[in-house]
Amino acid sequence: MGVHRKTRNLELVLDAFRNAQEALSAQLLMERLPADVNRSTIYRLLDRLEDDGVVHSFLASENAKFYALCKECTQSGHVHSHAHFQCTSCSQVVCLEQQVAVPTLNQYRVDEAQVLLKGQCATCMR
Amino acid sequence: MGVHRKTRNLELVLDAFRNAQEALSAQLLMERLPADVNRSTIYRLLDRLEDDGVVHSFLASENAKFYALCKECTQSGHVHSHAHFQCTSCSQVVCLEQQVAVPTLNQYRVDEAQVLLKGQCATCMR
DNA sequence: GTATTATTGCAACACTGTCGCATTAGTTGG
DNA sequence: CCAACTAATGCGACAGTGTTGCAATAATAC
Repeated sequence: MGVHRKTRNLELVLDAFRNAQEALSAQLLMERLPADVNRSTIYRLLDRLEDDGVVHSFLASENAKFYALCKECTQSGHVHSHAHFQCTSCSQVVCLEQQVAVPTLNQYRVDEAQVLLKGQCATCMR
Repeated sequence: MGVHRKTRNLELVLDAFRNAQEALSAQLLMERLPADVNRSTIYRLLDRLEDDGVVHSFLASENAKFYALCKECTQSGHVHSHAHFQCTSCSQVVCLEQQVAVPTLNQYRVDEAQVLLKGQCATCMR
């Protein structure tokens, strides 16, 4: 997983992911980490962790990139075709177990499928 | 479809969508429209057209919101569960005919599914 | 043609993410 | 433990995207 020094910021970010039930955006991370962690550092850590296969990313609304720890993924072959769910009320994003069958198409070679389900989570439905 | 005056800008935007085979982002629109069409106007038109059900939007990488004319959609019930394909080489985005079965989940109420397939288009595969 | 008001252009702004560079601080080897 | 190496960081500046208030313009209805 590349070269990684064990720094305070790296530990803080990894802890944030481990403690979170849901996926985190750079913005959410900033809110949850001590205020003195630099914005650039957070972006750089997320990039590096993604390159190293520690987290995977996907887009949710609105224009927000979310990250979550890779569980089923190995370094070589990432399985990113599991679905994600976003609550339209509280905006929370979670990874679902559910795998999505990547369809085949005539005119295109499909490498990856990103599936985002939108609706309401249990908390917001009450 | 709400109140719409037939303005030059509205016509230009609609023409751009009709002439395009693929989906368009605000950025792509800016490139294709005359330079004197204001940025704010484009965003406002896209918002209005989406509210009115003339176009639908979806997220593709990287953090870009794409719009395309609604074909199967009626004003009342939008069918946004068709898939989209984005070429990782040329970034082009197209709407696919293929409908996606919206899965049901235990803990969530799912209203909508956004499916983005990523890979290579015919042109880029050669 | 005139009145009404939707639409537009402009400028300013907030937000997200990136980059260069000097500084700080893990890590390694002795 | 110390010195050297260099990854990681903080900072400031910047680019890109999208929003907003306001005054000017232009499409529509009468």
